[in-house]
Amino acid sequence: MDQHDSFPQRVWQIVASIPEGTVTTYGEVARMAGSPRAARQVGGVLKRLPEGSTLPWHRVVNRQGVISLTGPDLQRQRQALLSEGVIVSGKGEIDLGTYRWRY
DNA sequence: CACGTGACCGATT
DNA sequence: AAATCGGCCACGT
Repeated sequence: MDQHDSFPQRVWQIVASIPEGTVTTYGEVARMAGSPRAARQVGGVLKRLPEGSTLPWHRVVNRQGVISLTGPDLQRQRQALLSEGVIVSGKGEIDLGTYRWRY
């Protein structure tokens, strides 16, 4: 994985490596991808994932430890996290101090 | 080439 | 603690 890969490719690679039961932030993924200020684009990449992708996109939340999606999408992400042991409030709040991915 | 758009972020009220 | 503001940058049109 190096600078020849497209931004989406780098994002996919990084997100794929987030361990089960942990979360990280859009900004963190952006930094790891070598574009520290492209957090919004990370969201854009995840939104356009191909149907049936196995990428654990649900392990990415915003800087406040809150799910950025809304409505039914919020509930889907919340379920996915709950099912791997991450406690998520009804509003989509996660305790980063407990669940943030440390590498 | 010139906008407009956002699953965002950090600093500042 | 929460809202506001300005900046960012990959992508589409």
